[in-house]
Amino acid sequence: MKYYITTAIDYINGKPHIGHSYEKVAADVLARWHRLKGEQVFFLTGTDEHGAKIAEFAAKQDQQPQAFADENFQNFKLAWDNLGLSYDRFIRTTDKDHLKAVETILKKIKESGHLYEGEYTGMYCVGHEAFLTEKDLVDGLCPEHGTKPEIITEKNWFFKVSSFTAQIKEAIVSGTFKIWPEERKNEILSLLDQGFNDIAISRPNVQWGIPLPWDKKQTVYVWVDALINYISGVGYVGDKELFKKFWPADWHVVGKDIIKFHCIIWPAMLLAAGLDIPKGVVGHGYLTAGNKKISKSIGNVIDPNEWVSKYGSDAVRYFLMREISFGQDGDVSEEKLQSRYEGDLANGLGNLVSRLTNMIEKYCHGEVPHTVSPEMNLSEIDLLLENFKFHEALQKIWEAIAWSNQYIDETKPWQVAKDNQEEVEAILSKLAAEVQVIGYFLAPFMPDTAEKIRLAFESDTITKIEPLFPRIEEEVLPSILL
RNA sequence: CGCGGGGUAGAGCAAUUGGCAGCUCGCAAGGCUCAUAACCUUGAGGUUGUGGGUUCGAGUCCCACCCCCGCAACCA
Repeated sequence: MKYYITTAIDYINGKPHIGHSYEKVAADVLARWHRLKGEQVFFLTGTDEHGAKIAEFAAKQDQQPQAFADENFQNFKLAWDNLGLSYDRFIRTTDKDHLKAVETILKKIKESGHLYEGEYTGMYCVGHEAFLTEKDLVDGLCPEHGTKPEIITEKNWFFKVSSFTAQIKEAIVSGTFKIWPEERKNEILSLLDQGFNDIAISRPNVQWGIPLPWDKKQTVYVWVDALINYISGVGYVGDKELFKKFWPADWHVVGKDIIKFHCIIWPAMLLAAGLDIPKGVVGHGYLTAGNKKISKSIGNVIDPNEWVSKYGSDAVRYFLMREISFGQDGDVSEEKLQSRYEGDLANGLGNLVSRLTNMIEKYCHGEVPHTVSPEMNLSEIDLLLENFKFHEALQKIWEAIAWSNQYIDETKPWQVAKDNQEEVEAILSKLAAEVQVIGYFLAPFMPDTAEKIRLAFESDTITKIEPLFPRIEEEVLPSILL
């Protein structure tokens, strides 16, 4: 079995924030879970680096776009490495094989006869260097620049998305193309029913982009450019074997606002090029920070690196996956993270492993039989994860932790140890097995912690372990200062 | 206007296909001493936003209404 999973690629004009991390962690958990099941997994993430906006940002800093990109993509890569993402490739849309992939597939789409030259007439604001719509205007003027937009006609290449909408709808309805959750699926179906306009796939006025192979004066529209990463990342040009093995993608994990691109435009492009469409798109919800939309102007943008350096990557990963029901919007804050850290991690899992390893050392000289005999059902967790119920899977695992703590209190090993060595060994042996199983299931969510647990029980002589989640002494400042 | 999401215990949330309304935190009482002042037990706390309807049975399905959030920008 193969499993190919992707995340959205991030636009590098900003820095990674907790909302980006959320999606990446979810995809990573799935990738790790499938590896654990013995499947061949390819996990792709990366950065989106073309477009007028990037050029604009670069110019502001007196940089060439490429230099700007080289510098800024690092922010994302570093953040993902800090979070322990196990990606198989980090793709940049400025990578050479991606440029080739874009050229190749566009040529194919053109050969298929689904591209045509057209004109787009719109109101162009010079200040914005972009087209505005009626809605954007106030009294016929651009509200930001106070100028009257010019009527400009632009020549573009258009893609006949409409030729494929029936086929896409068919695939969605029949289930060969899955959209999760249901609400998003319904949304896409209703969009398809309303009829989907053809899209302009080239821009004559954008310099920083991939030139159209047959019309070098135009560059490829950034969205089209970006979507293609999903095939260039698995060797669409350059590694036919890899591509054949992993395409089509099993899941594209993206935010709910961009499912339109992934569920309509992207499949249409693939169909035009004669390629298989992805098996599924999952649209996750949005995060708010302190119950407010994450935004720079509000000032509640959370840098994942800060949380990771303070609480550790596993704690942040756990928090994101446990706190929010995937697919829905959810709220995060440092207070909530702290509460999960102390309650679930330090007092729950951490304390359990401490008291258990301590008792084994103290009452059994570190030696108890501890073969793993999983009592927790693999398929139960599997079913939950296949349905993106991360928080429920973790809840299940925490039930096992609660059970272990109860079992300790009921059996009272510290009393039994006084006069019945055989029984205390039996009790602690059972617990050791249970905790190892917990560690096993925890591995996709908290790889470092799972490894620590594994090592602690792997040795012949078990000794009391260092706290897995030590108390964080310093005072926690509110993450949002109003 | 329209589109999407939401309203469930003091707070934060959960409830596969309609089937005894649950979880965590907090609060109250008790227990334990192996453990990171950690752990365990019990308890209090609800007219599931409002009003109708369908049903043996509705948080869940249908209708109407009220309220909150997002849909311009930085931004997933």
